[in-house]
Amino acid sequence: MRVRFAPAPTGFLHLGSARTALFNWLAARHAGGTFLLRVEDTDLERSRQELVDVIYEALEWLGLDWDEDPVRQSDRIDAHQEAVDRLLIEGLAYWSDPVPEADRERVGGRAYDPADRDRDLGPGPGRAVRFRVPEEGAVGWTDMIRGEISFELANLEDFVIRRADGSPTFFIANAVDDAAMGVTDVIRGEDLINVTPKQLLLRDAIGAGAEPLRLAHLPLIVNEQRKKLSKRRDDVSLLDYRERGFLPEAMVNYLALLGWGPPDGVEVRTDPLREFPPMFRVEDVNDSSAFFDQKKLRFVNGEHLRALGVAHFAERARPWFDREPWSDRYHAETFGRIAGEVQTRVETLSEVPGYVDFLFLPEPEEDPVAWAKVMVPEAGPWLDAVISGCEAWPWESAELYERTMALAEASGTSRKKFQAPVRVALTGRTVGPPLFESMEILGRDETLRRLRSARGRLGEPTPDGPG
RNA sequence: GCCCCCAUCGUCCAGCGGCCUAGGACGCCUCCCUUUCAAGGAGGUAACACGGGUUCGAAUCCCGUUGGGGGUGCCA
Repeated sequence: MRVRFAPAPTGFLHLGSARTALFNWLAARHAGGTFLLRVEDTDLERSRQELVDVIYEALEWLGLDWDEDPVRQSDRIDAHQEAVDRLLIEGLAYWSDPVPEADRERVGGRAYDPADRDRDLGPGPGRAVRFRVPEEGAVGWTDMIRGEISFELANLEDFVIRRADGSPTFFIANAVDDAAMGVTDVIRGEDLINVTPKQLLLRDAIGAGAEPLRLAHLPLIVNEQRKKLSKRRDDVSLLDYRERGFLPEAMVNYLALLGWGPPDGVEVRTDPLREFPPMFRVEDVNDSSAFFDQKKLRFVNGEHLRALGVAHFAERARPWFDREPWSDRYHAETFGRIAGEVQTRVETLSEVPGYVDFLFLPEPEEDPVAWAKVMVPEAGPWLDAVISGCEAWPWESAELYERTMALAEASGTSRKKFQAPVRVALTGRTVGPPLFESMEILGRDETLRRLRSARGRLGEPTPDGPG
């Protein structure tokens, strides 16, 4: 069994393409088959190396390895031309002139004149080669996902296989290359269903139809409006997700859940690339479109993040610190002390620095809303109590916890309210990693400095007793 | 317009004629845990588009309607 992933180099790998690549890869690995790569760079614009490299980079990031040297369609033009010539000689294709917009009514609204079929024209300026579609009958196939699909030939126009500029089109290139590469199973997006009759016809015409091709058309991935993901309004570039802090294993895991699900119902897998192949069958793929749900993706990513060992998590988060303006202050050992606590609180790696920046910054980045909310007048005495406590307490998180909570009890307020001003004074925010671990890491001196600073800005200490 | 595909909770996946008073997951809500926020635990909310058949029996099969999507290029 040989499958192929055949993207056009557009400068980014589309999420839908990534899913197609994944399903082809899964099918191949399941069957012990061969996963091939063909770069469809027929257009010269698209054959720029850097555009092609993006595809390799994206596949490598996901961990989808291919088996033979990638085929560059641009290297195969001679074979495509030869096929077109042969079809011309055999009378299965013919030269055709374009019909100007104004005259289209005369030819049934088409862009070409069907009468050209019998004119026996030769090459000429502006003249393209069209495939002679039989007038009667139907082309169909049994789709591995959708079952019987069939098209009346009467509805199919004679399509171009060589443009006026001499270049072969996608239809012929595809048919010729699939045959040459020995492709046995084609797994691609549903948007290609309607070109399938053309490719089947050509496959037959070039004499490659002996072994019937097995076809599977995957449901489209859609946005909240149920439309095909568009480059313009949706986040469709796979590699952008890497930049946003998603793990490749989470992307693979989530993408596999779009149109398919593991038969045992366990959706999140620590190692989807190893666990899915044995259970993946194209026949089981769903046939209706799937919404790309960022929320669920985030959940899946969070699960993968939490499944990482703490050290590994810290390592993976490292690049995100490098992007911070204060990256030179980052200290791996310091982060390592709190990484485990951060790990359960983030869903993407990009959120990590924001959780612990106060440990590295000379001054915590203060959230004015948080300050206004917790620095109420009663907070003065609370801070005073914590400050004097901190001057003497043993500097260890469990101790700090016990003693601060004892002060909270004594204050008559809730623990929650009591800790809030302390947290804001130290971290600048109302939410963050556990407070006492943070204090321990910050150290006695820095903790006191920040508490005093906040206390100073809160206002004068209030004298004891009712005023 | 024409061609093709699709139709189960808001979303993703189960269900392939009786096991369905329709199951799981995300989300959302409630509670527990709790130094914040998470994580974790326990609950809850919520769906077979509609109409005809077929059948003893239909979410499951057939037909139609409606709705959605894709394609209609000398792009791929």
